Amino acid sequence: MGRAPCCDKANVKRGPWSPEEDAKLKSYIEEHGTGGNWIALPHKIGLKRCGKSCRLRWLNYLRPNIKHGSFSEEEDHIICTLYLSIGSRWSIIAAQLPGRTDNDIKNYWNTRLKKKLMGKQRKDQQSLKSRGGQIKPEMKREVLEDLKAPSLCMNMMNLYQSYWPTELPMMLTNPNQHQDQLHVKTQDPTFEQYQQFDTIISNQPEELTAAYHPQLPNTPYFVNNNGDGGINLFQEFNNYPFGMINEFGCNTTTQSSEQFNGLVGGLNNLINGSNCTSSSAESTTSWGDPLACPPPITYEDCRRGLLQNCPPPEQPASRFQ
DNA sequence: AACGCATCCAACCGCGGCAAA
DNA sequence: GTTTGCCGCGGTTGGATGCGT
Repeated sequence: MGRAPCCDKANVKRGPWSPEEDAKLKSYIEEHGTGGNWIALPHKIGLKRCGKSCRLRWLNYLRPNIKHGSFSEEEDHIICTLYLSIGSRWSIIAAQLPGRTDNDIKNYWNTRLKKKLMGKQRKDQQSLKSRGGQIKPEMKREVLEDLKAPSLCMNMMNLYQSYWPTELPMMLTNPNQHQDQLHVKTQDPTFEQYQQFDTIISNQPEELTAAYHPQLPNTPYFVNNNGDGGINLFQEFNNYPFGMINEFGCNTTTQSSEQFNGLVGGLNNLINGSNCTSSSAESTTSWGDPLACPPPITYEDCRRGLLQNCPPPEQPASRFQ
């Protein structure tokens, strides 16, 4: 049995709101509040609208302090950084941008920001092709500058803390390559590692391989020890040249503090080798911010942060012991 | 001026989570 | 423990507008 509809769709008005409807809704809520029941609200006001429609109209348009108009560079930066960290959790992203709604941010991302970044990716890929698959340091620099690299590092650390409060992650890299990238793959010095990884992954329990997303090739995932899912850290950058992202980490299934340090260290190295020195902040990112070095992140840092911020959670029994 | 295509964004839809019955 | 119904979220749609030819 399906869920009962929230309203009689035949008897509710749909489509754009008139100024009269807006005024009715706004004045009622300002005077009486929502009453905690959106479904009942339109009946009280005498609006022939679905309660959900009223809620959406209020939250996205009528409520006070809504900011309309273009997004600032700073807002762009926050959206991109958070999207990179947590994906399309628009409500969470919106919570970091006072006056912006999740719908606004979602629309802005889908229509502009994503294209901005994807356009950059295409440019980089064309550039790679013309160089016969070699990845130049300046390309790495461009990518990281685009991503506001220091924030990327910090977000990875936060991610790590959020998802795996007491355990080190294993980092996996999908060995299934796009056919059109095969030529790059065979030139990649880590190709052998992928072949080894193929063997390793084929010997893993089903739960582990299930956490490994074949539809998103070339992307590193953290998979926790319980095998209940992984996070694609670079989901918007799947098309970056093979090997570039891979340099950020290692791709074995061995857990070790060296492994995590290797991942973060790789990032730090890339950043530190990209116009970023500890004594100078002369260069700027594409956001126009000074490019400053992030604090070095180590496994020990994460553990320390964890001990301060997170009480040890109850651990379910590992399926991979 | 007219047409077609691209872009923007308000609004809708369906689902999962959650609390109350 | 199960059912019911609301809330909030993310994905998608479609009308309005802009722009190029």
